[in-house]
Amino acid sequence: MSHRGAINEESIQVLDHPMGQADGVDFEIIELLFFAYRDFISDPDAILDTSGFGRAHHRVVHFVNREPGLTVAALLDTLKITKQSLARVLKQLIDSGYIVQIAGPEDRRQRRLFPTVRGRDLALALARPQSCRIANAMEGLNESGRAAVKTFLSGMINSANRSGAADQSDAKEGQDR
Amino acid sequence: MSHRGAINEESIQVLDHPMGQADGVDFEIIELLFFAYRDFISDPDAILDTSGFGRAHHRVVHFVNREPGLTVAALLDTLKITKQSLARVLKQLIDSGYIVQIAGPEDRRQRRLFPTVRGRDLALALARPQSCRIANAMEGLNESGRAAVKTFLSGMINSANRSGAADQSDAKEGQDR
DNA sequence: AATTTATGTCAACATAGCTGACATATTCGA
DNA sequence: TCGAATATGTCAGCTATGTTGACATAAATT
Repeated sequence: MSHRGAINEESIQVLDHPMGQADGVDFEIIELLFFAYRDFISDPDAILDTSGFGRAHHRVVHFVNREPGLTVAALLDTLKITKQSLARVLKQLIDSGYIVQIAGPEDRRQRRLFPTVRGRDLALALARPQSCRIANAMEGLNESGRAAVKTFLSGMINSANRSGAADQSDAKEGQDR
Repeated sequence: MSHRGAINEESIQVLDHPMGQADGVDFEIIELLFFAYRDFISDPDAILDTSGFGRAHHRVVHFVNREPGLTVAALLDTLKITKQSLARVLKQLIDSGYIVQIAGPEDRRQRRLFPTVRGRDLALALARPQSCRIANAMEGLNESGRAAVKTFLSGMINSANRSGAADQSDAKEGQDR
């Protein structure tokens, strides 16, 4: 099967050289991100296996604890999932006493979400191992290195997201999604 | 509803203050990672929607292209999924002409996986927008900043993984997983 | 009063994980 | 040489989490 570039079997062109930097793509960071996130998420996953919840519950508990009183609409916007997807896990979290809903004081159509003590405890328990992993990974870095990491991660995020400022791109559409 | 710490409704303790740094956890980076990865993965997702494949196919095509000739076992180890999960997507990729299997030259039980030109093209098309996003996020950083990002991401990965060195922890067990 | 908004809910479906069980071909060790 | 171990494939069924579409209700808005 020859020297380099291609083998031939049943008239299909088969490549035997690795895709790499020569292709003008930064595969190193792509893979680092893949593995880093996979392992980063595995910490809380292990805890969740015990409690009968999943990643979807994790996200909900996290953001409700980070911003008590947020509305269902705000949560949907943060998670970028449909209300039907959210409904399933949210219902379980409410039924199990991790989160409560309280009608909005101004707009009583809203269901503002608050964590219970139980919900707070869960959110913290899930966050702790992740925080440790991060602290560990930051260990060798000085202040400017740590700042670089934050700058990088922030730069990876679609600017339309994060930090308030609802984008008005779909003010109509009844945003059922 | 009071000053600070807790509301009370139906005798459940409800918290209305945000979970934050006071809890001794680095929520900032936790969330940056969440959003960064979500958006990072959305680029190839958009392309995949067109082609009828999903994230699972993406990963397989990626690693086969990065290491042509890898065995099914090696791929399973990288992806950390079961062979049954892999089988589904791998079969589709083979049937569609993106990947071919060739019996191992030494050990003929092995099915070594190689990309076709078509598979290479797909892998590159998927990697390109991610690489651009990364380049963009790295834009403002100097060399030491970029190095810090790599150090950080590497530090996030379980040392047991990556870079050869099979861990011998489960040499028995028939590793069906 | 009519419409819009915020939310909930039912039903059906897709993707991508999982477990368990079993089949086949090949290699390896006694 | 034969039996065990290995590499892989495959069938069947389950779970988690996403999707669409349709419709219901209460409250706010015009």
